[in-house]
Amino acid sequence: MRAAVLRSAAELAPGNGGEARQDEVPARRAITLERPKRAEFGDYSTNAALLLAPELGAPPREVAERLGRALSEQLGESLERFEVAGPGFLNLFLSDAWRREALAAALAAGERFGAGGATRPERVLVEFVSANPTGPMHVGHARNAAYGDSLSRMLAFHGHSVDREFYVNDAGSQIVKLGESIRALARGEAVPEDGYKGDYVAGLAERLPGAAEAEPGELGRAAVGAMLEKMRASLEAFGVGEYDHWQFESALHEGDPSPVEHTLSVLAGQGRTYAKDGALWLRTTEFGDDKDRVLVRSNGEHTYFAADTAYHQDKRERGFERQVDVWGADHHGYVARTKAAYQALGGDPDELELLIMQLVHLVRSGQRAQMSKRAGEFVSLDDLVGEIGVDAARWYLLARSHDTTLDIDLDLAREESSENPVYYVQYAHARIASMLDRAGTGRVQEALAAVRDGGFPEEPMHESERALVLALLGFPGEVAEAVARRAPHRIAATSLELAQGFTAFYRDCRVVGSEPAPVESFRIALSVAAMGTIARCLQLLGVSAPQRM
RNA sequence: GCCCCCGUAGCUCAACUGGAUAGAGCACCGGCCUUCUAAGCCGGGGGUUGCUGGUUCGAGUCCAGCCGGGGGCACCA
Repeated sequence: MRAAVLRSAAELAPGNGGEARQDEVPARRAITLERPKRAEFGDYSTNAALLLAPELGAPPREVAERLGRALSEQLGESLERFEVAGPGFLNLFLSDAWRREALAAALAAGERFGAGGATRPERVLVEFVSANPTGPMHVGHARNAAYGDSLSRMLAFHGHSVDREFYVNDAGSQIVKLGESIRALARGEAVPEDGYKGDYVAGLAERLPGAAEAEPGELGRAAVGAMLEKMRASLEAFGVGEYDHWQFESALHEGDPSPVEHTLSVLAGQGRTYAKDGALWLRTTEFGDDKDRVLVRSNGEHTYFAADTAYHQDKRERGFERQVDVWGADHHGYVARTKAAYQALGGDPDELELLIMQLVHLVRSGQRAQMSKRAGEFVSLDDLVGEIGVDAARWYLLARSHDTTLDIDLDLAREESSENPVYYVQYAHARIASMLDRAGTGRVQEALAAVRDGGFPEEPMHESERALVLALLGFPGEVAEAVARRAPHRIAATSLELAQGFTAFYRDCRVVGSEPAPVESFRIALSVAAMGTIARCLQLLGVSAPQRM
């Protein structure tokens, strides 16, 4: 449909000689074909005439009229009528026959409906969670995990090749500090002032053999191993079980030359480093950073920033065309320097996406739960899942845009779970499954075959039926939009819309038992498409799609 | 002081990157179960999109300046 609109638009304003009219390119791209919110504005609506009017030197409404006539010719009986509305919108009203054929095409795509829309598939690496192994994961990590996992699923569904990684910060003084804290507890002494507190530290002190005598660095590394096992288990329980690679920071310092040393020589080769005050600096200011950054400290040690830069270089050299890092809110100060470093390495900054997740607040009895890692009073990912379950947790964490701070009302999410949108969507899915069970596998197969072969009913469609078909047809576009914006919350919104669309259809239209047979067949096929698409949305979010509830 | 995010219904948030009468859920009020799942449906009230200017056919969206909330500004990781 979009192609048809663009074709007609091109006929009206045929190029006008290419480069001579550079301004027409953005105008062309801004032409939209939308599903209007209000049914009276048609099945589809386009602003093409408003954008073409200046180019043609004619009033927008007149251009819309001409565009509508061109489309009528092109689409024939598929287009029932068109209307010019408002300042020059063109509203298109399609025939039931067109809608039925479009649904048949969607069903023919099967599992692939909405998939593979990427115009240029890329090798993408998504790095997410990467929680410091010096403590348990909290709800912020839960948001990061749900988001990174869902985004990975969406990118893959869209046609990209996706690898998922977890970066483990297992080097540096924090690990020694963790070891010191554990040893102190094992000896029955107080934890150092700036050490790690919290029950898990005591747990480690009990669990790790010889903790009272061990060397802090050694003990810290052993603790990291234990923490990672816990994280792996927590993430798996949260539905994130498929990291392709766990990258250890320590490994970036090993070998000859180590990846860090290799990266330093790449930067030096590009002429981006210099020595000052006994340290080695990177000229990040050349790429928009506030100040230059230290790579090698005056005591000879590499900074965290040096390792991080080496990690990004390593990913480049492994052949990833795009890197997506999902970071916590506290990391936004590192965006400028990291992008600068990436450019200093010779990379295109657009290939490196640094996505900042805003904070999560948990609300209980109208009060915000405190989350202080130092004091050891925080709600862990495990606690969250234990309280409200994986499905509700993932839904609430994903239903909002990642760049807005988020409140989760635990009382609502748990105690009044029947009011949760996530259950509403799951319920719609279970309802369809149950209904199709009632129809019987044989009848469903027969219905799908009938629709596939174009055996459509003569009867006009019900309004709710039309709305559901259009909502389903919008799914591939919603996926493309959600992927382009890195916005899983749009998939959540889509799933809710589909569930509502189905529920309205189900209310207004008898499915099993409706007559004549072609009507029943079409409605069964429509239900199959609705169930499959809702299930797909939930799968992209990592939320289960139950057969019965 | 500088940088980033946010400010939309009583609450939590959307709004297809500039489109038509700003929408959902929760909360509140009223109605609906011998018929494919009531974890549901129908109806209702509720808004100066923080403020002031600007850009244009059109601004919640873009620009400038304020006000307010959150986060961050190490030769820590």
